[in-house]
Amino acid sequence: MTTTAERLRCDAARNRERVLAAALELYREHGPAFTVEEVATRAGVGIGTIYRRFPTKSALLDELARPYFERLLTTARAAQAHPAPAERLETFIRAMAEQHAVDGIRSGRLWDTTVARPLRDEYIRAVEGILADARAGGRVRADVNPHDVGVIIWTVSALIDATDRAVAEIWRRYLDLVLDGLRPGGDQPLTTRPITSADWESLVASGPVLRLGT
Amino acid sequence: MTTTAERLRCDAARNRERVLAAALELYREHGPAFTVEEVATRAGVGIGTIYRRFPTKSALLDELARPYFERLLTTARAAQAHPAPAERLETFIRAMAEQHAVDGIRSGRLWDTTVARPLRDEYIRAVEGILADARAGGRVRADVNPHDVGVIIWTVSALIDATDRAVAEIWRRYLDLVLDGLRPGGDQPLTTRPITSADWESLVASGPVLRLGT
Amino acid sequence: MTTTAERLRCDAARNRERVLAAALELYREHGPAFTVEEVATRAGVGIGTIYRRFPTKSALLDELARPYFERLLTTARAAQAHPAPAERLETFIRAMAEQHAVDGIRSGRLWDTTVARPLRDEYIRAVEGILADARAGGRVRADVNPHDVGVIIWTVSALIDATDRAVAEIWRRYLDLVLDGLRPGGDQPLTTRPITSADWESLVASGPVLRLGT
Amino acid sequence: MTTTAERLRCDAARNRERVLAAALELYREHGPAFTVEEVATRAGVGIGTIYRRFPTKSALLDELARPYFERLLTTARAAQAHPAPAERLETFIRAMAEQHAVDGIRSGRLWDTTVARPLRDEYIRAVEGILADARAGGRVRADVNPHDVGVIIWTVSALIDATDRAVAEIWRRYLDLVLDGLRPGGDQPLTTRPITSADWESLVASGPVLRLGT
DNA sequence: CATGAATGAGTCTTCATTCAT
DNA sequence: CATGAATGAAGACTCATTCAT
Repeated sequence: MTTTAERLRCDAARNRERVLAAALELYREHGPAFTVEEVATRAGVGIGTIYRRFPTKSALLDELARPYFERLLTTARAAQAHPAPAERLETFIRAMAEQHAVDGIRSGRLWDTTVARPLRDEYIRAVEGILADARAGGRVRADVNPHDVGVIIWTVSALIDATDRAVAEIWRRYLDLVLDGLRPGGDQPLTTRPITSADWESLVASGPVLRLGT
Repeated sequence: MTTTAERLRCDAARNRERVLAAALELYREHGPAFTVEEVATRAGVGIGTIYRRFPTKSALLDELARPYFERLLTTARAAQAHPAPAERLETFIRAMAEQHAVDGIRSGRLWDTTVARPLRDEYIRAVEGILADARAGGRVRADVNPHDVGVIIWTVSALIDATDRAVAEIWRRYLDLVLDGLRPGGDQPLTTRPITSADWESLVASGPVLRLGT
Repeated sequence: MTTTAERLRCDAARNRERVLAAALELYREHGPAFTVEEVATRAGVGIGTIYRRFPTKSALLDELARPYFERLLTTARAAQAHPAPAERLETFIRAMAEQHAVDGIRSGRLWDTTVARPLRDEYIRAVEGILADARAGGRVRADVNPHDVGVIIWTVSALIDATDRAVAEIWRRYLDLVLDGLRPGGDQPLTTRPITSADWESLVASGPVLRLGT
Repeated sequence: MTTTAERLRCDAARNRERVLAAALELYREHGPAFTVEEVATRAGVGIGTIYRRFPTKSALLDELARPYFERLLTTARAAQAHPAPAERLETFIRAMAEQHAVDGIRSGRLWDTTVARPLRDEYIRAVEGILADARAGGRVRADVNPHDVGVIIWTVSALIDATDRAVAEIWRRYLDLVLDGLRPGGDQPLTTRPITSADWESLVASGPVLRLGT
C-alpha cells in the first residue's frame, strides 16, 4: 500500500519535473509562443496530465519562473558573502547579469509572476545590504538607492534577452558603462527624484512588460 | 472633376487615417495583441476597408512604425544641428529617449520592421558624425563606437517601454548613469570587444526581440 | 448632343468588349477561379462598370459562353455544307473538337448556360441532318442517334479540357477510336437504350457538371 | 487495459469514420464546394475533432480519395484474374467504369491526389498485363498502348460523373462505341503519336483537371 | 455614367481547456 | 490517475456586391 502510494507520488513527481523541463526547453526556444500540446509531447505525457498539475498554461509558466528566481537569489546571497564588502555591489550586479545570461530564459522578464512575489522581499533586502557596504567603502555615488540597482539589473536583463542570442556578450560593454556611471567621481547629479518602494511595486505590478503568453 | 477625385481620395484618406489612429491606440494599449476586427470597430469602418489599404495585419503594424521612425530621424537631425558640437552626443541620446517616451509606442522595438530598413542607414551615419563631434570635444571616452550608442538608445527605449507607464520619468535616472559612464574619466576599460557593423545587423535582424504581431 | 450620346454608347460598348476580353483571358488561364476585381484591372475599368453591364459574376460568365457557342454553330453549319454528304458526320465531329481545342476555353462545359439555350435547338437540328446524311451514305452504324453524337462531342470536349494543356493532341487518338466505333462493321450492339430528347434536356440541365464559378 | 485503450481508439475511430462519411456525402452532393463546418455538423462532432484527424481540408479530401482508388485497384486485380485472358481487357474497362459509377464520387477525377500516387504504379502494371493478354488473343487493335487504356477509363469516368446522376446508364452507349473502336478490324490508323509514360505523368500532374477543393 | 471605396458574411485554421474512457 | 479525444470560441483573410462621390 505504502509502496503503491509512494510509487504513485513518485511517478507524479517525476511527471511534474518532466513537464517543467519540457516547458523550460520550449520557453528557451520560443518564449511563451508554444503550445500546451507541444509541452505534453516533449514531456512524453498526456495533455491531461499537465492540466492535472497546473490549472492553466499561465500557471505552468509561473512555475517556470520559480527556480529562475531561486537561482538569482542564490547569486545574491553569494555576493553578500564576498570577502571584500566594497566589492560586493559590482560583483553582485555582474553576477546577476551573468546568471541571467547563463540561465537562458529569454524574454523572461518574469518579476511580476505570482511565484516571484515572496522572493522579491528577500531580494530587496539583500540589495540594501550590499549597497550599504559599497557606500561604506566609497565605491558608489551617493545618490543611488537600492531600487536604482533593481532597475539597472532589470534593464541589463532585458538587454541580454534581446541581444545575447544574436551577438553574445555584447551586453557586457553596456554593463561596463553603467557600472562606470555608478561609481563616484564628481559627476553630474541624477536628474530625477529617487525611486521609492512604491515606485518599485508599481513597476513590478505593471502589466505590459511582464505579461506572459499571448 | 478634380474636386470629385479629391473628395474620393479625401474620404478614403480620412478612413485610412482613422484606421491608423485606431490601430495606434490599440497598439499603445495592448502591444500587437489586438484584433483586426477591434481596429475596424474602433475606426468605425468595416473589416474589409482595413484590408483594402493594408494587405496584412503585419503591414498595418509596419505602417504604424513608419512615422515613429520618421520622428526619431527628425530628432537625430535636430541634434546634429546643435550649435555646440561637443554637446551633440548627450543632446542626441537624451532627445531620442525623450521622443520615444513622448511617442507612446510601448513594446515598440520596431527596428527590424521593413519600413525601418531604409531609415537605419541615415540614422547610423548621423550617429557617426555626432560621436566624432563629441570625441573632438573630449566629451566621450575613447573606447565607444557608434554601435554602442545605438545599443544604449535601444536599451533605454526598452526601459522606457517597460516603466514609463507605471512610473513616469524613472528611466531618466538610469539614462543619467549611462551618460555618466560614457564620459571620459580614467575609468576601467570596457571588458568586451567593440561592437561591429555586422553585430549590429545581426542584432537588428534577430527575430525574437523585434518580431511584431503574434 | 447626338454626338455626345453616341460617344457615350460607343465608349460603353467598348468597355463591354474590354471586360469580356479580360474575363475570357482570365477564364482561359484559371477557369472560373478569378476575381471580379481582376477582371476590372485587366480591362482597365472600375469594378462598378462591370456591375453596370453584368448584374452578376455569373452573368458575365454566361456572356463569355455566347460567342463560344456561336463559333461552334458556325462550325456545325460549315460541316453541313461539306460537298460529300457521307463525309459530313466525321468532318463535323472532328471540326467541333478542333474548334473546342482551339477556342481555349478549358473547364468550359458551358452547355447549360442561359445563353446556350436558344443555340441548342439549331445545333440539335444540324446534327440530325448530318447524321441522316451519314446514314444515307452507309457511313455510320444504324443504332446511334443525334443525341449520341451530342454526348460524343461533349465527352471529347471534356477530354480536351482535361488534357490539351498538359499534352496537346492526345485527345485525337481517343477521338479516332470513337469514330472507329461509330462506323458500321458487324460490331456488337449498343448495350443501353437510345438517348432521348428528354434525356438530353436532363443532361444539359443537370447541375454538377456545368456549374460555373465557385 | 487493452480494452480501455481499444475503447478509446474505438470511439475515435468511429468519429473518424463519421467525419469521412459526412465528407463523402457532401462531396457527392457538392463536389469539393462544402465547408469544414458542414462536415462537422453533419458528422455530429466539433470542428476541432476534424482538425485533430485531418490537418487540412485538403487532407480530408485526400482521405476520401484513398478508398476510392483502393476499390479501383481491387477491380483491376479481379479483371486480371478473369479465366479467359482475351476477355480481360473489355472486362477490365467495363468493370472500372462500373465501379466508378457505383462509387458515387462525382467530379472525382482524383488521380493526382497524394494518396493516388503509390497506387498508380500497380495500376499501370496491371493494365500492361491485361493489354498484352488481349493482344495475344487478337482482341485489340495493334496501335493502342496501356496509356490509351488509361485515358479511355479516365474519359469514361468523366462522362459518368457528368451524366450518371441526370440520366443513368447513358455512358454505357458511349463506352460500347469506344470498345468497338478498340477492337481490330482494318480500321483507319490512329492519327496521333502514341501516348508515352511521360505524357501520362504530365497528364496526371497537370493541376487544373484534378485539383481538389478551391 | 464611371469609379473604386466600403461592406461583412463566410472560410479555413489554431489552441486553451474540458471530459469520457 | 493518465490519456488524448473533443470542443468551440477566436482570428486572419477573401471576395461578390452595394453605394457614395
